[in-house]
Amino acid sequence: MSPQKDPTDKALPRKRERLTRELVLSAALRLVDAEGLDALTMRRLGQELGRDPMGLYRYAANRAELLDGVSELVLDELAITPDAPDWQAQLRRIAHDLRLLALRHPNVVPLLVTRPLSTPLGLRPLGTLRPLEQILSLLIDAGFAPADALHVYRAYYGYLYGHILNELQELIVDPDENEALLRLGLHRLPPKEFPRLRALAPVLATYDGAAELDQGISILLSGLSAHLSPPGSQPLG
Amino acid sequence: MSPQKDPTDKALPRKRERLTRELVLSAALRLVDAEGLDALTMRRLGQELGRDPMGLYRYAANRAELLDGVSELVLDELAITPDAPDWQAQLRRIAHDLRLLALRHPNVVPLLVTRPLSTPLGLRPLGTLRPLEQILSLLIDAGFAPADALHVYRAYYGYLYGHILNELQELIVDPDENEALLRLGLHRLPPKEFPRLRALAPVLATYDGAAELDQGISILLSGLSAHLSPPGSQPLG
DNA sequence: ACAACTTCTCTACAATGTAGACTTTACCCG
DNA sequence: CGGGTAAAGTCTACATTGTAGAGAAGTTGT
Repeated sequence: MSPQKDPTDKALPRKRERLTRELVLSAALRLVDAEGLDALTMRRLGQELGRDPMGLYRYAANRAELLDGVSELVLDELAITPDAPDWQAQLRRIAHDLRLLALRHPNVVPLLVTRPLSTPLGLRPLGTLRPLEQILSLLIDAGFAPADALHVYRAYYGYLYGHILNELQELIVDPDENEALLRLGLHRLPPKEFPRLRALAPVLATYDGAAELDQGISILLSGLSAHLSPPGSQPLG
Repeated sequence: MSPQKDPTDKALPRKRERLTRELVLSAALRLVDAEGLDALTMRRLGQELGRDPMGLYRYAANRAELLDGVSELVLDELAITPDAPDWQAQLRRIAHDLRLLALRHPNVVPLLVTRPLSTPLGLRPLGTLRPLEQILSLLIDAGFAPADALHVYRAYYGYLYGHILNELQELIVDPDENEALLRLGLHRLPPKEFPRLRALAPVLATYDGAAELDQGISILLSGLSAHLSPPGSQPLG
């Protein structure tokens, strides 16, 4: 068990490259992606990095901050660039991007949704506020009055998060099963109490999340630009 | 410290009334409402009920099931009765009811949102599926084809949950402060990076959640009945 | 080469969920 | 009644968690 420290070890820093916040956080993210949130303990993460767990406190003051860091890291994957023709197209693209992001990191979604509930807006990690700022900017640049931009943002982001949660919640229990009721575990529900839900099993089992999102966004955007000020005209409150 | 057991104790079951699942769960809910989710530990709950913590396992197999129970209990407060004139009015009322419910139990909202993510649809506590079933029923009765009812439900509930999360996230840090930037803790944000957000501080500080929700619901509902089959006509997929 | 500082490691502790054995209570049937 | 069966409640014990605090090892500037 004794690692027999050789003085020439220093010359070849094989496993002993210096730790950085990014290294720690991305290891944490990898762990969460692979084994879920509960697997992310200080000890386990330390082990994953071949370091003493206590060392991690140099890069995140406590576990909560570690979780915030993971949220931030994930949201950094979301690129909000003013590239599309109009604001509607941009919001639509961002929506799909965020959806894919969520599907790529489903175990992180609870964090994205939950952490802000216990952290007042101004005290959140900057990385998690950046999308908000950028979308506001996008809308204002497109001609919305700032207050209207905020309204649009709220409706848009609200729906978007809601959709993502919905989609992740409609999980397939046993994909190998070919009976829809069984695939979803719905067979357990008392038929008298849940006739509609049970009858919809086949529809539930073939959920096209992207299409559903797209349609919802369409409805919302057209509704919004009707009720609020479209990019050219003047605001309305 | 010895409670001097008197044989006539049975006659006056002062503190020793029998525990029930409802008693346990409502004590748990009270605790969560008052002190947050973290305060809900087995030991603490036992203490609150004047019982040994271990006894609680008779009413909830483990902590996760306890949390599910609390979710269920809260959702039971939501009454979905076919009382309003049309489906749109009903959905609107339910939305406001759920919003108020969330404001009454803000600490439970993370549960409502998070627990279903780790429990496949069919295995959830029945109480949490009942709203889904009832809304489906409401829509189908109103003339929607079942598959369309599901689409409407998804868009509606998605937006609704998103709005609630949004609203709870826009929290006032220090209500006594009269400078909007300070009240929201936004003064911490680097002005160069977050000009829009900072400029919107006054608007953020005066958030009328009910109005915003109502408007969003209007947009969504009118959009939905245009894109899908309105109550009379035939479905469209 | 020494000193100041950062980074890493070890040991230790309080709090948590929960298993398992035991004791007490409630209820039922002869 | 009275004793026996099951339910409800309690106690003790343990593994796992986050993290404080002291110290060792390594790095850097002079």
